[in-house]
Amino acid sequence: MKLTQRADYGMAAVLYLCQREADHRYSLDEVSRATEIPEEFLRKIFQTLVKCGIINSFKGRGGGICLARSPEDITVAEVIQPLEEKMGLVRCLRAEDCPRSSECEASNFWRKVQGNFLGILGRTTIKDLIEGGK
Amino acid sequence: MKLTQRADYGMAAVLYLCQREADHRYSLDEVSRATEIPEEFLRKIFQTLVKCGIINSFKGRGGGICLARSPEDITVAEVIQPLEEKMGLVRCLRAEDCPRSSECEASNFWRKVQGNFLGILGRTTIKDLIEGGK
DNA sequence: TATAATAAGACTAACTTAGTCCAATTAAGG
DNA sequence: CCTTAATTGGACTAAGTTAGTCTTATTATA
Repeated sequence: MKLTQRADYGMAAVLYLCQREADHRYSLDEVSRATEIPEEFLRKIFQTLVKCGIINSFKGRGGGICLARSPEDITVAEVIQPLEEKMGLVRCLRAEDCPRSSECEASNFWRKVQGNFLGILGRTTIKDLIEGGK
Repeated sequence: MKLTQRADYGMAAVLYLCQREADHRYSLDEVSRATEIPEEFLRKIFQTLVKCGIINSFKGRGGGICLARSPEDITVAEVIQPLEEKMGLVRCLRAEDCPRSSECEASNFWRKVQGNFLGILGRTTIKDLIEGGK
């Protein structure tokens, strides 16, 4: 019962950005050193997060990244989902083609548990985390 | 966000046993064929489940396995936990020694989410699954 | 005593994930 | 314009984990 390291790091990086100046551009190098996430790996993570509109990136000299939205408008689910390549608690929820999924008690149960899990992530914003509430 | 195959199979096997005669002894071979879980792998899974008192095994001719308790006395958590070698949604929840875990918003959040998850598994029995409720 | 079962543990293979490297692109500054 | 400081994209490698197998022992019953 694990999240990938990508997702784990991704959350840490977003959390980092959320806790400093919103409009300042941070370089990869800077974020990497502060969060202790390997730079090249962090780059890949940011590429994904840029694509789904969570952060903005600026190429060239003086470039870097910054949040695209404010912390109360970013949910944990939005950060995690694109970084977890295949969501799915168990094999039959990852495969699109399980023939007997509807008559299978286990898969029905896992589906529910997973829905509950994703529900929490979807209802929690980064701001909630920072404030420690929720 | 994944469970291991061991845990996934383990649930399927227990569910299988719960849906037939309680006191009959089923051979590995029989369960393996019915559930399509590779026999040698299933053996390992059963060994673990025997150790934690969920099923009983009988050696020798006429041996096999049967449930040690009735479905309403077995929770999903009891089946899953021993089969998932290291529980822990993110790295810092798997490591015992994270120095800054208490001041870290992310780890506090993940801890809560994980607690919620385990809570559901602990409150759900195999009987609940079979009846489709919950 | 032979046979039909599980037990235990070492081993291997496959797969996934983490992490790196390199060449290309872009924008700003001198 | 040319240099430099940044990201992009994609291919690649390495590490680690998990899945699955094999082999040898043990046990109980007929």
